[in-house]
Amino acid sequence: MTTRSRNESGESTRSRLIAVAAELFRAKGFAATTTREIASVAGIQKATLYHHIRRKEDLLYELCVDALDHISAAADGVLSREGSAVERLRALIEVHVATILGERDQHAAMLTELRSLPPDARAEIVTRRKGYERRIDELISAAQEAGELRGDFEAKDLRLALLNMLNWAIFWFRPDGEHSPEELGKLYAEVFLAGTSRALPERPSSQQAAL
Amino acid sequence: MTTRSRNESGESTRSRLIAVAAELFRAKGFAATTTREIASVAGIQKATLYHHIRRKEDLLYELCVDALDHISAAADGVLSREGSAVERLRALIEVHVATILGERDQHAAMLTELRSLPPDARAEIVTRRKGYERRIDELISAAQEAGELRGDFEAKDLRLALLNMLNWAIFWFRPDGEHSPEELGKLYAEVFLAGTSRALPERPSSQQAAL
DNA sequence: GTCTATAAAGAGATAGAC
DNA sequence: GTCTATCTCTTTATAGAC
Repeated sequence: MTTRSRNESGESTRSRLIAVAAELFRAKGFAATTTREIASVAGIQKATLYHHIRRKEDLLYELCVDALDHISAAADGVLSREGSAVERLRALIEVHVATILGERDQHAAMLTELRSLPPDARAEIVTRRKGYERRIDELISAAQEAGELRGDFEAKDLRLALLNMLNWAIFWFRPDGEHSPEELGKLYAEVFLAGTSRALPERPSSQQAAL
Repeated sequence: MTTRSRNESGESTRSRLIAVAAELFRAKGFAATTTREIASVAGIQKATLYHHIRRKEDLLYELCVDALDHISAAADGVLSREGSAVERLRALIEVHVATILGERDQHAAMLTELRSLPPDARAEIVTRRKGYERRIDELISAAQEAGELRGDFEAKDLRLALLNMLNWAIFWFRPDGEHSPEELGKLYAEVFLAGTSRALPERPSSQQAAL
């Protein structure tokens, strides 16, 4: 275990390397990103990179752990709030979007480059992600049982529909684009909650979904 | 221009190679898939592969063109139907999902590996995709103008929310999973249209969205 | 902790026979 | 249209000096 020195900005070399790797992995993909390039952008020689990590995959693994820790902590803050299940769900949606778009590089790499991890590391990340997804399922179920969300779809299927809508935004979102992460979070919360509210608009044929 | 011979199943070697490449590109990504592997799965030698294509990128490019041609043709069939704008939109959603999940390999590769194409080819595919997206925008706008969809969000933002929800399914969908593409299409159409219908559920605070 | 130099393997693509 | 053999370049990773 090496003592991690820190530069003037208080950032360890290791975490700087992870940030650089995340940026490149999001932009070009894990396989198309070379260790030379990571070292170059970080301003060190390639051999120096291997003083900080053992393999290129280490960067992807640690980046995934960081990203999941971060979004889990953000979710904790929301889930422990007062209020109805659907109010917490709305807040969770907004926090999820703000987090993945605010830390776009790390979350994009985590969500899309997982297949490039060695099996053991991948399995661990998948398990962590399932823990996060399970808590969303529980919140959706609670909202259904409280009569706040429609009960004619399974919580798991609604969670998948929701995360679909939130996560794909990492592909096209640009920090200098028309809408902020917060605005997009509000929009998606609005569309999803209106679409799954128990108080349905008058469209009788769709009250009972045939899934 | 070579005469394309066909094997007993009536499939040209070239289209078989594209199908094999799509499968591997979806599973491992473009950069992580080797030409040796493509040739091996197709049952030929690597040198033979280069009799049919000039570069590895050709496979990705043609696969994208095929995928977009296919989904565009499917959309044409829906857009020319009789019925209200929202009815056509519902049908379009179901056709979109059935197409991308029914031809998962090609559409996943087209949607996620585009960055691996050379600039010229990528630009052409992006233009084709924009044409498809524009037609969705027009249909959403028509539904808004007809008073069938809520008008407090821009058509472009609603289209992005919709395609987010539909496209991310390519990451987790498995043909042997719980739901068929058709079932998922109905679910997503239901959630999106209920969420964006002009007849909103009674939740006064969300009638005017602050975007 | 960083460097120069290099090893060892794998990649895309081609030559030329059949 | 397919093959064996090979070229050339790039890749990940390591050796060992400072």
